[in-house]
Amino acid sequence: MTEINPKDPRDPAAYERPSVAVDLVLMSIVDAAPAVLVMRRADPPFAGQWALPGGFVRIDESLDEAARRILRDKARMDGAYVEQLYTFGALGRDPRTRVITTAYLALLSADSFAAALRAAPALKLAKVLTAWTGEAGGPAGVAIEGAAAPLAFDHADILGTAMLRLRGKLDYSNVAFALLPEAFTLRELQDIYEAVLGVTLNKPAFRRRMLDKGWLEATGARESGASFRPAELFRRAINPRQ
Amino acid sequence: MTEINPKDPRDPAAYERPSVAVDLVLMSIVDAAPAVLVMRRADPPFAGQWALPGGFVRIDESLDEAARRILRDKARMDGAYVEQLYTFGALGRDPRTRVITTAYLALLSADSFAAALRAAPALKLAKVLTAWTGEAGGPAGVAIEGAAAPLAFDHADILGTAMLRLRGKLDYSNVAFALLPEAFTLRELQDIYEAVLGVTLNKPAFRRRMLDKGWLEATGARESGASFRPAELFRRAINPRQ
DNA sequence: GCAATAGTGTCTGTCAGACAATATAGG
DNA sequence: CCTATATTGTCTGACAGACACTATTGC
Repeated sequence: MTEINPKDPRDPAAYERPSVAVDLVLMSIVDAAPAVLVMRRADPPFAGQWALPGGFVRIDESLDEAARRILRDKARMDGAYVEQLYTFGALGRDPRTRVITTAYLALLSADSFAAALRAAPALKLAKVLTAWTGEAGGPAGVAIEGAAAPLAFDHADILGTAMLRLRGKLDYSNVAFALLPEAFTLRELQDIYEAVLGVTLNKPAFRRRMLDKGWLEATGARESGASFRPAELFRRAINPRQ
Repeated sequence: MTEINPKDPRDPAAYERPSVAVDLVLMSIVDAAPAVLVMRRADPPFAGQWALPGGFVRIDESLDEAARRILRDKARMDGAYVEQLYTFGALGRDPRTRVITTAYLALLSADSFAAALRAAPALKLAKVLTAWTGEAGGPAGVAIEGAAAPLAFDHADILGTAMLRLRGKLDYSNVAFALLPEAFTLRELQDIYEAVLGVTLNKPAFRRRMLDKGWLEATGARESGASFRPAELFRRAINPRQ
C-alpha cells in the first residue's frame, strides 16, 4: 500500500513507518502502597508474562483518544485523570517489529481501582516494587499476590517513569486528589503523600500546608464508623486559588 | 509492503501506520530573552512559514537517535543537552497525512546558538513571545527580526510546551547550566533564571541559594574586560551533592 | 578619586518540624 | 470514664527577601 521513495526526505511516504501504540499505567494507592493494573499476555512475545494494558493507535484517532479508548475497553473505565507520560522508542523494545509506544499515566482512587478489577476480569492488581534509590528513578518491578513478577517488554521502565512523574508532581500540583474519592479526610490525603514519596510527614505541618494552599473545601460532613473522634471530610475546592 | 488485516487486534501489521517524526526546540537565552532556532519551509504545506527543525524517524533508529541525527544534520551540532519533551498526535496536525511527532528540547548556550546560526545558514533566530498568563501555558509565538511570525503546523503548541517545561525544571534541577558556557558568573546565571521565569530575583538570596545547593564550583578565575570589579567565574560542580 | 558592579552582613517575616495540649466519637 | 485518633496551639530553627554596607577594577 505504501510506496517507499527514499529519494525525497520531505515526503512522509518516503519512509517505512513504525507501528505506534499506547500503553496505560493505571495507578492507585492501595493499602498505603502504590499499585498498578496489569494483564497477563496470552500470546507471544512474552506470553504468560504481565504487561501494562495497551493497544495500537488507529489511523483515525489521536493519541489521547487512543488512550481513552483503551481505558474504556480494557479497564471499563471513564472519566479518570489521564496524562501523557513519555514516548518509548528504542529499537528492540518489541521483538516482532518496530513499535513506538506513548505511555499514559492514569490515576484512580482505590474505589475506582477495585471497580475496574471487578468489571475487567483480565486485569490484575500488582504492587509496585520501588527501590527508592535517590533520584535515579530506573525501572520499577511489581509483585503479584506477594511474589515478584517480571514485566513484558520495557514496561518496567515505563512503570519507573510513572512513579518518578507521580512523585515529582505531588509537590507542585494537585494530582493527589485524583487518587482519592470525592470526599476524603486529611489523614487519607496524607497517606497518599506518604505512600508516593516514601516518607512520613508531620501531621500538623501537613494539615496547615494543605489548608493554606486553598485547594481544599470542607464538606461539613464527618467520617463515620470509627470508635474514636471522626475526622472532617474535605473535597477538592471548586475554585482553587493558585 | 504492509498487508492490513483488521481481524487480529494483536497483530501490529493489522493497523495502518502513521508517520512518526521528531521536531527539535533548540532554545537559548539571548539578550536576556528566550530564543529558538527555526527554518523557513520551502515546500507545502505551510510553504514560506517558519517551523522547528525536524524530520522523519527512520525504521532503524530510535527516537533519541533521530533527535541527535537531526540536531547534527540541521544544526551542525553535537553534544548539546537534549531531552524528550512531549508527543503530539492530534489528527489534523499535518494536512498531508497522519504524522505523529515527538518533540525534543535542546538547550544551548548563547555561544553554541551563535555557532549554529553560522554553521547552518538555513536556521534563523526567533525570539519567543510569551504572554505569561498565569499557569495556563498555551501556545507561544515568535518574532523574527522584530516582527511577529506565525509558526507552521502546531509548532506554537510545541514551543509553549517547551517554555513550560523549562520554567518548571529550573526550580528543582540544574538545567540552567545547559544554557551557559563552561565558565560563567553568578550574575549570568541569575540572568538565565530571570529571563526564563520572567521575574527579577534578589541578588544576595539568589547567590546564597545557588552556592548552598552545591552545584557550583569556583574556577578561581575572574571575568575580564569590564571597567569595574570583575566577577568570579564558576563552573558546574563535578560531583554535585544533591 | 570616581563610576559601576561584585560580594557580604544583618534584620525580619514566613513557614515547616517538633511536640504538647485539647476535643470528641463509640463503648 | 477510657481509648484512640482528630484538631489546635506554641516554640523554634531554617531560609528567602530587603537593604545597606564594603570590595575591587579600569579610568
